[in-house]
Amino acid sequence: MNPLERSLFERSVHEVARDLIGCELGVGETAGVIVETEAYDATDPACHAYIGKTARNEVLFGPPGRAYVYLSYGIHSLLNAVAEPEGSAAAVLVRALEPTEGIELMRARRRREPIEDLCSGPGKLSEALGVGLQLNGADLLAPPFEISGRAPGWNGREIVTAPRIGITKAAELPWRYCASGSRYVSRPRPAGRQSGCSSPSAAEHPRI
DNA sequence: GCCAGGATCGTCT
DNA sequence: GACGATCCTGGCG
Repeated sequence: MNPLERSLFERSVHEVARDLIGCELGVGETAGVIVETEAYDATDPACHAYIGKTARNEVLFGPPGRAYVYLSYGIHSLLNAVAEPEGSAAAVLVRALEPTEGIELMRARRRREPIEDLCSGPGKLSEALGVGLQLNGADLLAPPFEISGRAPGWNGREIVTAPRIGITKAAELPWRYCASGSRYVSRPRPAGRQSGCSSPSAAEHPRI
């Protein structure tokens, strides 16, 4: 698998979010295949950049291909990939990975055994990969990060869209992208109605 | 299995 | 001083 090029991140945040599904993301000794992302851009009330540039979100306005890491609920670090050309604020939230390397290290960091519990949520995968605020603004195309392109088996795999979850503003926008049928996508908040990454077509064509 | 509630702290008003 | 792009635990059926 070839390393991704920076130009990939200069495109529309939605294309980037979709194309990152199936790519392998490594941080140090650990790595996993991205199976779930969400797109945020500056026109979006749920995006940190919506209110304009601040000290906290300035990375979003910078060059593409960098990591935007911030603390959520005072506890969890969330990892985003900055997209679109410099000056345009947009980012892709990495929501879930399928662990591939360094699984024992992930288990130790997460203090949890089941492999589905290691990276099945934005806060979880940051902990499992050892991503913290110290990596805010770091280049995703340089160590300790490593991003490689989609494995051959992933090109035919179906990608479905779904409403975003865990947010209160503009949650209805279908800007979440999931690998159909993955056991590793994050668990949606049970809002009482249908949820998750399934879709009629996904059910008819189960892959993996 | 489902749901409610608490933890915890940086950022903005 | 309030809120949040979350996660985990415990109580209940």
